[in-house]
Amino acid sequence: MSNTRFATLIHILTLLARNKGQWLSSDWIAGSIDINPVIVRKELSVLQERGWVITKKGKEGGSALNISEEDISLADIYKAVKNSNVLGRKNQCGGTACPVGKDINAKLDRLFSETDEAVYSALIHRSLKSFVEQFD
Amino acid sequence: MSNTRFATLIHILTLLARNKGQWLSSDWIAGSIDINPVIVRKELSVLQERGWVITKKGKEGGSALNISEEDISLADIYKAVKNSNVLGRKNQCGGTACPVGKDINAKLDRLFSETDEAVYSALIHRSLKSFVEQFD
DNA sequence: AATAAATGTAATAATATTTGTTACATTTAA
DNA sequence: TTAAATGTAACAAATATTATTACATTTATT
Repeated sequence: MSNTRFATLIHILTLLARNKGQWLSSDWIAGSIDINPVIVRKELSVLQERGWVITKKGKEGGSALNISEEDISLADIYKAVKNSNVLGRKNQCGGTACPVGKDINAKLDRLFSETDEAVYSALIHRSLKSFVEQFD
Repeated sequence: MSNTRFATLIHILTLLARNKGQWLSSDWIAGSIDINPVIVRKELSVLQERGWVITKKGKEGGSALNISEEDISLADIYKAVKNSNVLGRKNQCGGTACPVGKDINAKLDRLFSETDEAVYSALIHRSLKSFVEQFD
């Protein structure tokens, strides 16, 4: 993960949480994050798929939070955007004659999974609510 | 981290640990990992800087482990190649008028650091030795 | 009905990161 | 002297990430 998707998602969710009862436009959200509105709309569609956000099309449309802040953990947000293991990728060395090269990826699979789990454990008990409260 | 550097480093170190008393060439190591020898030499220089590996130039040269396997933790290896936070990067939204946009990066800095620490904690008590022993 | 303002999304472009390759100077044992 | 190794710079190729353009569609308002 060396992209900005986690930062973008939590930013969007924080804005929605702090502006309940309003429909926030992707343009306005994009202005706060200082990124392109199309990126915001793409991420909003991810949030919609998970049922965290509801969006209204057309004039006076926009997005709003569709779930309580305490019901989204930071682990949930992380999982929504995670596209690699914490320890990175493996080399493709399964075909080598070397006994280490032949077996190492099986060992790394396990190590990588266990490390990812450590991150989930660190984030599962932290809620979007507690993150948003920092801005009061 | 969506690169293969951790996998490459631990592969190199595993080979060196299992072939003590020999000078392994970067070409031979590269064959086991199935990557380019120049990449191996670059990573070996990282390992040398940390004093984990000693290299002999010239004919009959190569690399060997210069430290006990139990004295290198997987956290050490991770830190040697880590180039981003577990949760990724931040957007550059410090200049926006929005109160969330203005302050969120300070909050994310802390969250990102704490998450990275959780990974270190998961890896600090695991040694290269215990990883290498899996291949016996 | 017309208009304005919003989302949805495909297609493409621009950047940045990561990995691979070539080339060659240097080192050292035989 | 030669062969075989490292060290490293420079460049190329491949991927991944982010930004942009364009436009169809939707919907409230007038």
